[in-house]
This record gives sequence, structure tokens and C-alpha cells, in this order.
Amino acid sequence: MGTMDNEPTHACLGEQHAENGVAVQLPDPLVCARTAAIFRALGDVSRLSLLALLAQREMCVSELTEKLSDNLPAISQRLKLLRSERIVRSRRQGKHVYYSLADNHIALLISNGLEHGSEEPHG
Amino acid sequence: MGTMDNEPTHACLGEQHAENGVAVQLPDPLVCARTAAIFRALGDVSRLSLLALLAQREMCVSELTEKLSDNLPAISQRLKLLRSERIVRSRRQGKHVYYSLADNHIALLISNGLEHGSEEPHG
DNA sequence: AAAACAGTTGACGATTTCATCAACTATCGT
DNA sequence: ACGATAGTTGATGAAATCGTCAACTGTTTT
Repeated sequence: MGTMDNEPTHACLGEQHAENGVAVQLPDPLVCARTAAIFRALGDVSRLSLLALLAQREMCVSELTEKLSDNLPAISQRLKLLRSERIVRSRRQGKHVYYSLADNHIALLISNGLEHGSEEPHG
Repeated sequence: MGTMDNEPTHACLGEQHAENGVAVQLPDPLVCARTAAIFRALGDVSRLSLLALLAQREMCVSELTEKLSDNLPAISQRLKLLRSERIVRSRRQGKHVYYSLADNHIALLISNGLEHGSEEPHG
């Protein structure tokens, strides 16, 4: 912390971008990979619509199919992917399989995302 | 359209399925589209790593290039996509273009995601 | 004005992702 | 046991995505 002249905005001054203050830390590649996988899973309109329903309450596959006006195998494929990312959990009851969001954290992520998406005017 | 028959085509548990209380509301397709686009943009390891750096502070393209040990056009392409989704904003200063997260909401979304990604053991 | 530096862009090929369909498993009703 | 209902799965083809590279713009320096 010398008594150097401080640039107004941090600078890629003179030669290198010299860490004026705290060093930035590179994100852990494994954490990034895992997180990106989750975001990727949420980043599809049909899957996100499905999750927006599950954010309201637990539902079985056929109800999801009905509400989303889609065919059952399509919904099941999406659920399979979401399950593989531990975004949803399933529970069988008789002939039906009920799905719900895996945890509260995911629920928050989804509702925060939707909130943002509804605020932004889309470009 | 003969006799009015609004029964769902399947009964599930005879009552479970039949809106026990509040009806679920279908998500707005436009909101879903916009939100999914954002999640999709976050759902890539190289972009997310980049954003994890920008979450710490504003940086110019060449600094990002340096920190991420990548080539400049690659970084610039990613930033272009992130800009088109209004996830980052840019500001030119001399020869350099500085990037930062577009708003606080995005910053929270990213840090929440990373937090989740670091908690989960990946299966 | 020219060279050098910082960054952007469009295009192309390689990979990934997505929807669809047929065939499969699982549970219930009779 | 048989058929009907509920859901899963693997394969296939079509579409979107990502990295790379050459060529471009914009800014500073000499």
C-alpha cells in the first residue's frame, strides 16, 4: 500500500493489470462445472415451465403432461434429465410417480430467476 | 361438444389430482423464455467461470483473458453472448473495455448458484 | 500517418442437445 | 393371468451451441 497516485478507476495501467488491492480468486473448476450443469438444466423453456409448476406443488407425470399440454414421454425425458442433476426428486405411489423440487435451494434459484425474467423487458 | 364433462381424463387418486384447494398457475411463456435464456447463458463452464470473476470486480477483456488462461477472441465471444442477454454491461476507457455484471439481481443469481454448486456432492 | 495494442465480428466445422417414437417395465383392476 | 393405465428408456435425426480463425474496427503512441 504505497503512497502511489491512485487512479480513479482501477487501471490496466502502464504495463500489467496489477492487482490494485485484493487479488481475484479463480473459481473452483469442479464447483463451476456442477453449477453450470444446474443452470444448463434450468436453461430450457420446456424444462423451466415444468419446474415452475413443480415450484407450486408436487405433481405426478400425467398431471404435468396435462397442464403443459404435452405428451407423456417428452415430460418423462425432461424429468429424467432434471433427476440426473438432482433438481427434482421422485416418489412412487401406486401407478403414479410424483415429482417435486429436490430442495429449497433449487426452489429459490428458480423463483429468483423467474422474478428476474419477469422484471426485465426482453431485448 | 356434447354434455359438459370437465373431468380430467385421469383421476390419479380420485381426489389428489383434482386441485385440492388452489389451482396451479401456468407460467407466462414470455417470462419462461426470458428466464430460460438467462439460465442457458449461465449454464456453460467457461462463461460461468468468467462471470465468477466479474462477480468479484469489474475487469477488462485482456485481464479476463489472462486470469482464465484463454485467448482473447474466445473471451470476447462469450462476453458478446452475455451482453446480448443483458447479463453483463461494458464500458470503454481508452483502449480497454471494462465489463461488469449488469445488476445486483444477476449477481445474486450467480452467487446463489455457485453456493449451491459447492454444497452438492456431484453425482 | 503508420504501427501497435485492445477488442469485435462473421463464418465454418465439430460437438451437444432436443423431440420423437417404439419398445420396455411397473402397478392396478377384474 | 390378462388387459389397461402410468411411466421409463434407448435410439435416431434435426436443430442449436461452442471454439477457432481471419478479417475487421477503434484507440493510443510515435
